[in-house]
Amino acid sequence: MKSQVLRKKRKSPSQVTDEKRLQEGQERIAAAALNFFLQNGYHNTSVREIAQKAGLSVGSVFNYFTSKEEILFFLLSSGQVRTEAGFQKQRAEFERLKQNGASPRALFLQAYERYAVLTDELRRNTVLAYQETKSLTLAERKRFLEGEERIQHFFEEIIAYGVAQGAFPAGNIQLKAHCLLVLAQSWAVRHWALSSFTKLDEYLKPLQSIALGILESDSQQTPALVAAQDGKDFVLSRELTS
Amino acid sequence: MKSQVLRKKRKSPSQVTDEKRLQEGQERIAAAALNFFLQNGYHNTSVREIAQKAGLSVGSVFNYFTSKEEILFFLLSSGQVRTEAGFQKQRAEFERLKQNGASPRALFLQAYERYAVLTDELRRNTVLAYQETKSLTLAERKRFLEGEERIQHFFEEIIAYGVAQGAFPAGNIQLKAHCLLVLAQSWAVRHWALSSFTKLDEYLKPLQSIALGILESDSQQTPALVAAQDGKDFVLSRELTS
DNA sequence: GAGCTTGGAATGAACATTCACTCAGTTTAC
DNA sequence: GTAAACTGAGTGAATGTTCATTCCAAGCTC
Repeated sequence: MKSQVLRKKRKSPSQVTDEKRLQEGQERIAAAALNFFLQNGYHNTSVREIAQKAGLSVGSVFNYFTSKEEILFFLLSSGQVRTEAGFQKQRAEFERLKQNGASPRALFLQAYERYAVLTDELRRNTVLAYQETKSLTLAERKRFLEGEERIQHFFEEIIAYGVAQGAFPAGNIQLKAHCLLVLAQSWAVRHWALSSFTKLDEYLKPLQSIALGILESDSQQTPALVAAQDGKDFVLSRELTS
Repeated sequence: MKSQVLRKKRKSPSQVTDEKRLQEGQERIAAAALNFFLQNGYHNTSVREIAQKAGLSVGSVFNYFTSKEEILFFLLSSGQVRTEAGFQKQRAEFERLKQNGASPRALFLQAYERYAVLTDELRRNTVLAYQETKSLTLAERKRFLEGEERIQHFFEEIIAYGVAQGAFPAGNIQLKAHCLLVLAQSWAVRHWALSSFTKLDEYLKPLQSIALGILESDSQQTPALVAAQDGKDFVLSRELTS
């Protein structure tokens, strides 16, 4: 195992000083890397391949990034940054919408749609995140997961607002936000299982119905009760599972 | 990048002939490997580490598996095999339950609970599957995904039965099965985001309410309609996403 | 039961390969 | 002219896999 902890970082993170050039170079390299990372995985992709695809020499790559891992982090966090930026815009808009009398439902639907569209655009980054988060340094992984939590928290806020307004029943908000996120992300992560959906729209529309169902479900209600209402209840024995 | 297609397999897959010994050895090695794979990732785990943890020499590992990758496949497919075996038992039981007058709802709840319990037991394998499926050979990856499809298909059957019985509204069955699977698996995959849940039970109970909500949602209904019903509809503009 | 045989299993040094990263020298742009 | 940027052969460490060798328990002979 390579030591992930003691790996030394170069003092100057890059030899390229021009800020604009640096940024453009990083984006070009990262874009080239993303293809390989998704196709062959992070560890089966060599810096040589990335450099060649980006039209640079190996050495130059290390003028833009201090390590291969930094390319991975760049990809993961840039997707996150874009998502969060979208949410900031959304948040600002919310005040206006609320004053126009928009319902919590409508607020939520709009935010959820925006999130789904973003996840679709960043589909490749999302997949990469699921697969390669563990390839990050401990510190970077922590930083990344904190970002994910902020995103989840944004949805928790929306739900909480709806609950406060009496639009949704009270219930475990963390759970609901989690489910909503997972379902949106699964469009990217488990795309292979959705063979009958070709465009995001086809997935998003029914998903929004489902999402509203989740928001309106009363998760306080135990499933035992739910089963009983059915009129033909029987014991859901945990012991079934031998 | 290693050629995944032309990789030659040894003629004799193992030098260990005794069937029972072979199996026990494979399980011991795989168990040791699972820890490392989850902690450091497949590619950051060396066969040397695995061997040491399993109390064997490097060479011996290759008496039980023909390659490192075979260890990974063993782990992934053994989880799948266990899940499918559970379903076979379930399937057999269904006939009996149906004749006892069990409702589609009840049938579903039981199957979903069993699946959730299995996913919990195999939590580590599930996480590994999300992260390292791509590290498999093309042929093995295909084989694995086919197994996943079979599992999804099992849920599709249950839903279809419920629709036929008039218990659930018609709708995209593939989508619903997908959502149900994803939500159950997310207990394993996104466990870090569910800080307020410590035991599966706490997660499973509200999840079953949500699951029923999904089954009963009419995904034919467009979200535009849903929003309109709200009385305070406004345009859900796709152009929001700059 | 002592000595010999046998072959399955374990061993770990050796091998060939790969890879991230470096750096001394070259090119480019102004 | 000079500083910024680029180059790519070179380096050393690590890896998956092999295989000649050793180990050892069970069977066989007398």
